[in-house]
Amino acid sequence: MGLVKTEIFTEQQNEIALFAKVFGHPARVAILQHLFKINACICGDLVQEIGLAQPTISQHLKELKQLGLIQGNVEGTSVCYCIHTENWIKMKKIMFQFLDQDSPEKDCC
Amino acid sequence: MGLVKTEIFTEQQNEIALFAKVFGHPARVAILQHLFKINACICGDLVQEIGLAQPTISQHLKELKQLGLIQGNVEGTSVCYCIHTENWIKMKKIMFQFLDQDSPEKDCC
DNA sequence: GACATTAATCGTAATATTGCAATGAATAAA
DNA sequence: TTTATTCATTGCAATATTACGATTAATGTC
Repeated sequence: MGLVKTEIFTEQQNEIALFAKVFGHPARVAILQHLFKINACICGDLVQEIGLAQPTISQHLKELKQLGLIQGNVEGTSVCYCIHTENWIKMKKIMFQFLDQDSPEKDCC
Repeated sequence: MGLVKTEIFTEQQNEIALFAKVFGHPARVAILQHLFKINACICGDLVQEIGLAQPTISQHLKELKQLGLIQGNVEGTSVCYCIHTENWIKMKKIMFQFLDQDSPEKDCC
C-alpha cells in the first residue's frame, strides 16, 4: 500500500486532491507567494529566499510546473519562473467550488 | 529526510500547507463532499459510499477531525460525523486569501 | 449475561515524499 | 578554450502516508 486508489474516485475528486497536494508543502506555498510578489524570478533568488538547498527548490519547482501552475523560461544561464496566470485561474475556480460548498445552517446532531 | 523543515517557514505558510495537505487525498475530498451533501453521516455510510475499508475511512476521518474541519458525535453504536461549520469558514478565508492573490497582468518574460 | 453492531486502534507492508550531496548540461565570460 | 555560473538530474537515506487485517472498546438487543 502507500498507494492511493485513484480509480475509485471521480475525476473531479482526484483533480482537487492533486492541486491540494501541491499546496500541501510550505516550501511550495512560499515559492508561489514569492512569485506572486515579485512577478518574475530566477531559481537562485528562491534558494536564498526560502532557505532550502538548490536541488530541493528545483524539485519543488518541477512539481509546480508539472501541474501547470508556473512556467519557466530559460534566460541565459538562469531560468525565469513565473505564475501561469491562465492555469492558475482555472485551478482557482476548481478549488473555490470545492471550498465554497454551502455550509448547512447549523451543525448536525 | 522525508521530514518537512517547518521551522524555516512562516506560521501562515505552514497553516496553508496543513489545510491543503488534508485535501490532498481524494478520499478526504469525497468524505467532505458527502458530508456537505447529506449534512449528517455515520461512518458506516461512508464505507459504503467511498469504497475503502472501514479502518481506512476511520483514519481519514481522524485527520479531518484533528484539523477541526469535521466533528463527530457518538450516537448509540454509531458515530455521527458532520462539517464543523465555524472552522470550515475560518479555513476557507485562509485558503481564499492564498488562492486569490492578484494575478499579474501578464506572465513575465 | 451472551451476542450483535459499529467504529477506533494497533500492527504492518507497500509506496510516496522530502531533502541534499554529487554530478551533469548549458550558457556566458575570460 | 578554459573557467565560472546557474539550474536540472541522479541517487540515496530518512521519514511519512496509505491501506487493511486483526483486534479492541463501547453500546444496544435478546
